[in-house]
Amino acid sequence: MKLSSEVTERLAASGIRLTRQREEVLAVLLQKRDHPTAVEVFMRSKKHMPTISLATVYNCLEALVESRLVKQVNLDRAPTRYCANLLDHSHFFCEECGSVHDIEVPLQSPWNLPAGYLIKQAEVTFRGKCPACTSKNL
Amino acid sequence: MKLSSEVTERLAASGIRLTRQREEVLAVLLQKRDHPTAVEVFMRSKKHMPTISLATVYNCLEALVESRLVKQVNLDRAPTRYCANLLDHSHFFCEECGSVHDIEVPLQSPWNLPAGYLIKQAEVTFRGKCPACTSKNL
DNA sequence: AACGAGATCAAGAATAATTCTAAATTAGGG
DNA sequence: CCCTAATTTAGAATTATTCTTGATCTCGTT
Repeated sequence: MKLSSEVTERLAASGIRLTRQREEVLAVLLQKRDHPTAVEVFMRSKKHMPTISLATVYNCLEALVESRLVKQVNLDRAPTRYCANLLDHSHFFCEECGSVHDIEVPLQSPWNLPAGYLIKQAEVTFRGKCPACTSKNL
Repeated sequence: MKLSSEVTERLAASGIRLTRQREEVLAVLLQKRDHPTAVEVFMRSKKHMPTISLATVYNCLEALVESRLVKQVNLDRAPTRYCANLLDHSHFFCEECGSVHDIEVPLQSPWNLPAGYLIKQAEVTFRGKCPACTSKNL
């Protein structure tokens, strides 16, 4: 797998080794951008690396999240989903088909919070009907 | 407890009975607006109603959420927190002290999503340092 | 006030995502 | 090539939440 400079940079920055397993997990996330859960990543990884364990997938995902190569997407109490989109973006959850889409809208940047709040991160999640389901007119 | 018309209205709208347990759970949430978890609600409820069970607290919370009197606040994988603020608002999570504050900023309403997305709900969560922790200069 | 049907409650068992543990394996620096 | 620390693995453990079952309550009807 060819690694983008972004990837190697972020790995170096967090002092994390790129092991075969982590590479595999990252490749799975880059290959199909459908926000899979840990178990789904596990199943896909096993196809190329049959010996990988679920615990390792969790470990790798944690390492990748820590090195900012992967983002966690939490929707309610559902299993955490993972996302390898490095661009700043928000998520849209379709209540019809259950899919999660990245939305790359530049959000209003100066959030107008009361004085004293130091924002380190803002997260926006939408919920509704995705274009595919809207056109199906379910 | 005196019930606001808002409360009775929403209960009627969802066809839900206001039982003693639900009233107690709602009272707990209204009393201290610190976004307690189900277990915290359970412990506080037990003070006035020692026979209430955790399962019932979960049931009541679910019923109240369904009738739109209470909101769930999910932050990462942490236990769900509950919030009786009926006004439209977002949440601020302080990474320093772990508290969750309601932020009643009017958010930009016309989110500029790509065509075809039907938004039913938008959720904004901030993460950072709250005023108390900022002034402590930790 | 008594009755019956359906909703709700309580206690504990069950579930499921995730984390932990301990032993085996691997990888990079000297 | 060896040593040490990091990583992996498999399975056990954890924990928030849900489910199950039987008991209790509520409300409309008589």
